[in-house]
Amino acid sequence: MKSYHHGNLKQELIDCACKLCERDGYTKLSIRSLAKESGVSQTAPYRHFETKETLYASVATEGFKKLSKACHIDTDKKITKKHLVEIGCNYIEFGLKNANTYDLMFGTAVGNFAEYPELLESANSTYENMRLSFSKLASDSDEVIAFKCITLWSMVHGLVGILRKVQVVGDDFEEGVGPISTASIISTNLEGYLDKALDGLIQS
Amino acid sequence: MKSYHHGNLKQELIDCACKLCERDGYTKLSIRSLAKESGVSQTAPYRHFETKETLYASVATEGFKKLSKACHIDTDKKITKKHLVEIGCNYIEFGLKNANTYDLMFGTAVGNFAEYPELLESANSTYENMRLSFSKLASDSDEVIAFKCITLWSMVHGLVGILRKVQVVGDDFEEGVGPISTASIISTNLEGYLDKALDGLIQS
DNA sequence: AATTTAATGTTAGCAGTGTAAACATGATAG
DNA sequence: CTATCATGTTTACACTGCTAACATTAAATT
Repeated sequence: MKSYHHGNLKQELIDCACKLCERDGYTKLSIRSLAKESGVSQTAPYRHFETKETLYASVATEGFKKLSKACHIDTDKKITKKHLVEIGCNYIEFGLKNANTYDLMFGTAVGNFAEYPELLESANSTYENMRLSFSKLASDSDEVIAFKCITLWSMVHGLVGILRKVQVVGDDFEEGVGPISTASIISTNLEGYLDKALDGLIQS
Repeated sequence: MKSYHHGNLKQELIDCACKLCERDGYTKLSIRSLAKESGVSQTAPYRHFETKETLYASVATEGFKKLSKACHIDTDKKITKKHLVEIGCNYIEFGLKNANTYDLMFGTAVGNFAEYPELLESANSTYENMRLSFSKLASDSDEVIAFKCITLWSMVHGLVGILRKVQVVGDDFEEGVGPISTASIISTNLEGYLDKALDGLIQS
């Protein structure tokens, strides 16, 4: 006999949402289908998520937690350029392998992170990880470190976006020389690419 | 007396969609509201756009045409680093000032550009502009030029994304040193920022 | 010029969505 | 033991994308 109260609905909804979001993209995610999936009435999720955006925020939060972990360098020793290349690679890999979740994290589906404390914190922690790594690389001022962080983040974030776009088109086309095959070369040798790209950033 | 046939519906719908998309974001754009705006029945747009994605593609195409124009350097003479900085600045400015349209151009609302020839062409022409500029900067091979293009594109694309995210949060928070104020510094001196960032790229 | 055809518009309707309001159930605090 | 409150349900509304069947008129063909 099924009990009236589910007991663990909120977490189940989040888990399910994360899965469906990554599988089909957040656009295809509906509160109603989510409720059905959990064997609960259409409006039950509203007891746990004020609006759909709140649900999105939860999924994005999970995403940032994963991303943060993927970009964490676990050492107290000095950090080298090689470590930063690794961070960049891991970041890009995350963005490409979790593309749909990544959209939710960096798109406009969640308008203002400040309205969702957990989301803001998980996003900030991703930044904080990067900041810490840069601070262990050289004895720069806070301003310079923030500057380098934003630059690296922009680089890898931009690369995720461009590589994805080009790859989608590349599924239909294939040229010899051009953006598509160039992107392909870059994505199969991310490490080498980032190693080179980081040269300018580190000694500035 | 109003005539049964509109006469110029398709273009009017596109124009209207561009306007509404930039004002409210493409998420808020509905075929029905668009039809109402043009004083035509709910399903009339379907005579001109197979699906909503087709409409999106049209709006994105207009966006790329504008972006392409904004990033075009009109000279046959040799191109200097300063020109490239200008391209980068114009690109970023476009991305920030036309944020909602930019989402449509680079998000996943239009899945595969190859299904929309005009869109593909306008996007390619943006790339081609950049390619031409790099080819007039130095006598590099096609591969190296493509490589530099993708790198510059990633940089500016990434910066648009990061600056936007940080700025939204920045509307609610304001710290002293940190990502938010750093982003603010970058966005108020884009030219200086890009000038520095391009150093590594040009002499490689 | 008359007639066929194709393009473009309308009406009606389906299935799906987010969300609010009123009500039901049952775990927990007094 | 009872009152309260978190959590679940039912019902309903306004909106969405889209399809099918039909209406009108511009353009092409004879």
